[in-house]
Amino acid sequence: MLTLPFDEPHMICEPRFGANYPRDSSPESLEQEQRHNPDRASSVMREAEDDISDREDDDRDDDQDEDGLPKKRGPRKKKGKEQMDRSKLRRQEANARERSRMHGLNAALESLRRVVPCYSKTQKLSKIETLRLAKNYIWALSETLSAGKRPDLLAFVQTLCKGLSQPTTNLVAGCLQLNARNFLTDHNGEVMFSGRSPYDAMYSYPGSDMNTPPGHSGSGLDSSAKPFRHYSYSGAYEPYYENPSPESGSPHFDSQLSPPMNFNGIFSLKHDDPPDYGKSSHYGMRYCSAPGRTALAHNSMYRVSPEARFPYDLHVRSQSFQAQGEVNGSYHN
DNA sequence: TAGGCCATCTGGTCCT
DNA sequence: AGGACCAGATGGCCTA
Repeated sequence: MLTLPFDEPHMICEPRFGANYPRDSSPESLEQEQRHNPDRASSVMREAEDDISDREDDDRDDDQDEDGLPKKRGPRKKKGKEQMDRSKLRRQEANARERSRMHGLNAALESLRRVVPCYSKTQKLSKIETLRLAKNYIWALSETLSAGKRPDLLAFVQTLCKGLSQPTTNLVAGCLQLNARNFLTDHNGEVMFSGRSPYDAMYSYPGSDMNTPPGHSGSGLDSSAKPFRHYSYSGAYEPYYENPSPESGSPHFDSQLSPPMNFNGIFSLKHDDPPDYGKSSHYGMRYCSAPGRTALAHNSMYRVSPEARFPYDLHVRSQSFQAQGEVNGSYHN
């Protein structure tokens, strides 16, 4: 059960997930900690103060008893002090374990953030929203799979945003190039739709004059599929095309944000390469890399050709998705 | 400034 | 006994 060898002091001081747990509580190190991590530093200072007060208490205890009389010294008292020290040490060890555990939890949550349909390094989803969105995403994908036919995009997106806060809904809408005004969540968490078809917005690529649609590279997803429509629709949220390239007119992706890309008529937005994916997931349907990155989990259904221009040149790795052509064809018409 | 989010500490409980 | 897990408390940071 022991996850950290606390009998090794350096391990106590260096939790696995990067907390700057200081090696000592000296004033210098605390001052440094205060600059880099004031939160942590304050707690460390509290610990240090506790240690000091404990020492003072111990000194008092060593000098006097409750009545102020000179204290009896001997093994019994020494044992009590040892027990106190031991208790304090155990508490500190427990704190370190708890920190480490929470860091692990946060790391897992971060990996989850990377695989839900809206990921941004700069505008992170909160923990609770990440969990909600992940749940909705799983649910929406399950519904799509169980239906075995062309998914209803509106329903998909609605499911995705169900129960999310308005800011998160806005963020998701931004990721999907949807106009959030057309995609409102009421107070009950029910998603309301008004305005134009989300399909339109879904295939909107502002700043791009692509003739070749996302997911089509010539040897692409479905040779019968027609090109994507190109809308110059400008919704309220266009976070990924902040600096269109003046030469090419092609979109410039903020490397801090997830560019949208299309998959099977469902959006798929990605991402950095999540380290854990592609190793085992047979249905890795999403990973596309940012420009200059080498892409895609090995077992992903798609891979990106080396000369492919992100994020549009995708190649079907196998015929593993039967409805793909139908879906693409339908949506692209 | 209030509220949301977060990291951390802490004590309790359960389990091995 | 000791580790994992959990929830409450606390304080810092950030934003509307």
